[in-house]
Amino acid sequence: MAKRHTHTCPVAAVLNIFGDNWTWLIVREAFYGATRFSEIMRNTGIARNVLSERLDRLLEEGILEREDVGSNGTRYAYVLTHKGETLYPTLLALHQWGNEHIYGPGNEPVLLLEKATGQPVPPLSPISANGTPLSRADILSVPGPGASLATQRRLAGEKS
Amino acid sequence: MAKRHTHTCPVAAVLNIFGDNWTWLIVREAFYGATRFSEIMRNTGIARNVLSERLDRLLEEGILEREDVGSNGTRYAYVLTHKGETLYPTLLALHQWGNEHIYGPGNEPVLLLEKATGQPVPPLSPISANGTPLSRADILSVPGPGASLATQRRLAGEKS
DNA sequence: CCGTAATGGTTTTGAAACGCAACTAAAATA
DNA sequence: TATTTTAGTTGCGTTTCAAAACCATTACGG
Repeated sequence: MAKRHTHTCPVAAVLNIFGDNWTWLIVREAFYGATRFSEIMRNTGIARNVLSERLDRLLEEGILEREDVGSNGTRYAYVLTHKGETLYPTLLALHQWGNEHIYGPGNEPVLLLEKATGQPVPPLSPISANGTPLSRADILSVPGPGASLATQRRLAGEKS
Repeated sequence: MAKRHTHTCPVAAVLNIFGDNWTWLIVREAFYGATRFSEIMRNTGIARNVLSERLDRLLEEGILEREDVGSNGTRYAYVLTHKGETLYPTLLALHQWGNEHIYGPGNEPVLLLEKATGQPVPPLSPISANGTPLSRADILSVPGPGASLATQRRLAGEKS
């Protein structure tokens, strides 16, 4: 999977890693606690060669790391790094959106509950620094320190 | 892009729509206010035929809708539906993760600021129904009403 | 030690998707 | 009526994907 997006955009950058059918599922497996090559294979249905390549990429990106737990055969455990763990809110957002807008209330395959109370986890929503909820209209996208000229022009509202 | 994932999993279901290099970028464009075919093409670099197919899919999924705004030539405007707008937190999560973990502080191409205060939008984080922050360890994935047998066995901790 | 099984890959090969360029269609404008 | 603009479709060569077969390393049983 060659890097395709060259624009300086954080979303495009994420897609250079996660812009395929499988990588999110591998990360989901990692969060579910699956650590072994064959375990991930069984749970996702991904082909061996594709899984091999994706794991390599996730290792390179520092999202997973590999530990040798050799017992029978060559055995490795793939576990989330800190960087990998920070994907949790993003995965949660995908999960919640799928539950709500693909399956719909009453048909969710997997529910997310608070361990303490058993209540459903409320939908992720941006919150202001002072604690109030933010809507889309309250948030502004502005060029950051790493913005390319194209990005700067883009966000200034120019159409080409 | 044929549907690939058949497991009853909300993440897999989302990937059936968004599991490619482009669809998220098209949605990003919609949130940035781009509505026209050629506008999206310019801003993303996607090929015409691929864009055409993705737009059709997003229309089918009810994420975008097409309005005829005919002025010169055949002109359409692609705009987010309500369902499409609900993708905002997910897109935000991707954006924030990319800023933080790919570019890093001080190199963000696009910052997200609160319009009212100019302060950066804090990282998305799950919040309990009673307002307290939830960590990954506080959240449980359990089979929902739409869970398949495989999903039920899976979440019960069995490894095959 | 030697055969066998289990794990974790690589290689090979046909199918699908992508990316580019050329072509078409429809409507407003000149 | 000819031209321009927009929004596609078609054709074709290249890349990527998916499935299956094949290899390599380690442990264990005898």
